[in-house]
Formats: sequence, C-alpha cells, structure tokens
Amino acid sequence: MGGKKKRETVQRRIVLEELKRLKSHPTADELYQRVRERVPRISLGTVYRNLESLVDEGLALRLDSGPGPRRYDGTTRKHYHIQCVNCYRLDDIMLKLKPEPKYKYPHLTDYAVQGFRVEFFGVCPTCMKQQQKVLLKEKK
Amino acid sequence: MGGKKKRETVQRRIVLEELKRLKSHPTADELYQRVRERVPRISLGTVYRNLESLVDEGLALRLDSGPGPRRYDGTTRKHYHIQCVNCYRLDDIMLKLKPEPKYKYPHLTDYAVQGFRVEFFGVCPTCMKQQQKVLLKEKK
DNA sequence: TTTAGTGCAAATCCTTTGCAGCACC
DNA sequence: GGTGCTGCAAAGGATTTGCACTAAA
Repeated sequence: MGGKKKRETVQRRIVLEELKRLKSHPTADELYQRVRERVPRISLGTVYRNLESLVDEGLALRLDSGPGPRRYDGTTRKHYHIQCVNCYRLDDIMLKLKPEPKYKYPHLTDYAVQGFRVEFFGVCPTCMKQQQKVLLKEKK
Repeated sequence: MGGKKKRETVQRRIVLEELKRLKSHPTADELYQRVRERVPRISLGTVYRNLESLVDEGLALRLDSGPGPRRYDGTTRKHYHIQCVNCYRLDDIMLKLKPEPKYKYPHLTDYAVQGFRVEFFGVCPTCMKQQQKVLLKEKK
C-alpha cells in the first residue's frame, strides 16, 4: 500500500525491533518508553509515525480494540486475541482448531468482502478474583 | 450491570429513539446533531452520558471498531457488521448462515472465555470506484 | 545534494468531568 | 425535598501535524 520509498533509519529499525521483542501488545507510549532506553532522544511523534508506516507495509498490526489507547502487535503471522471485558487487557491465544470458516460469506452487501476477523472476549485471571468481591457487594 | 436507579428524562428517551431510528451507526456527534433538532438545548456531554448509560443497560451497543470516533448501534439483536478498510464506513450485513462456531474454544489461556466476535471487512462500493483511479496512479 | 525522516511543540480531535441549577421521583 | 441529570465550559488523553533541522541515499 505504501507508495513512497522508505529510508532505513535507526529509529525505525529499533521501533520495530522492540515491538517484536515485546510479547504484549503495547500502546505507542509504552513502546516509546521502551525504545527510549536505546534511543534517548527519540520523540513520541516519531514512534507514532514509524508505527503507522510499519503497519502500512504489513510489518506490524494495529489493533483497534476496545476503549483506551490503540495497541500494536509485532507478530504478523495469523493468530488470535482475547480481551478482558473488564480491564481491556489483551492477550494472544492459541486455538485448538483454527477458525477455518464454516461461515458463508455475506450477501445483501455491495462491499467487496475481503475476509473477517475473530476476536475472543472474557474475564482475565486478575479480574476474576476482583469480581468475586464485586458480586458480594452488589447483593445490597 | 448498572447499579443505580435511572430516571426517565426527555433527553435520554430521545437519544435512544433517534439512535434506534438511525440505521447507520452514528458517532456521538452525529447523533447529537440529530437529537438537537428535537431538543435544541441538549449538550454533547449529555448525549455521551446517555449513550454510555444505555450501553450499560444493554439497550444500545458500543462499537469500538477502527480509527476515528466511536460508533453506537441501536440494534441490539444479534447481527453482523462489515467495515470498509479504506474509509471505515460501517454497515450491517446479513449472513447466509449464522456463525454457529465450528471453532473450538481456546485453550492455553487462563481467561474465563465468554465468547467471540466476528467482524467482516472489505471495500465499500464508494471506495471501490476511487480505488481504480488510485491503481492507475500507482503505476508511476 | 536531495529530500524523507526527526525532534519539538503546538494543535486537533474525541471524550470525560466539575459544578451550579433544574427536574424527576 | 432529595438527588440524579443537565448544560456549559474546561480539562484530559491520544494522536496528528507544521516546521526547521538532520541524516540517509
């Protein structure tokens, strides 16, 4: 998709390296903190710009899930996510069986359908514990 | 989920009415413009507050898809969405076959899995036309 | 040398919030 | 009457952008 030729800058290389190293799904700012340890003078704006450009080229994924800041993912091979409905923590998951679609593609749409996305949701272990307390409280 | 008792205000009723009337998936601001025709002195903040409270009670859906402002949906029965990868327009779609999962639920996660979401993506009719022009240009 | 990328700061966009007054129960 | 909801305006958080400068090609 990206039309223009890209230059291989230090900032860009290290943003990608750190994104791939991080197994979490960091926000731009979280990644910024990390990258800063290696490139102290880098700016948050540069991190944003590089992330977007990496996404454009298919070297990273932008995850637009839930409220709060956008998250990025350095793993581009096909995999799946689960997000906590309570705290919005986002993790990778393994599936026993890959989502080979038994879905029929939609009709009654004039879109050129390219595919679909599957996303799991549930309660993360941390929130599960807290939810027991909340449940007790709500009996008021 | 909502604990406190809710009052039935004019603003709240009309926000919900207009949201349900709109078959699109309006942003808070789009809905605000609409509601303003009937409640001229309503504020955007009130629209936001009512939307969130309606979502809490399950009377509306919050759609956190893609970049740009958050969208709301007044149709709460189960249905599916398709979003344009180019302009992020969001539409309902019909499926030939409902996504009764052939997925096995994930393992290797310590979440309490509640379910999953399916979302289609593709190119909307409007963008399809424009994309032909872009393709020609990119042959530079 | 050319020009894309950078750092910095300001701007923008969307959403949330504090507060004083209003209106629902 | 009490208090939840409103309008307003200001604050807040995340992301984008303009600009002069730096550095990759």
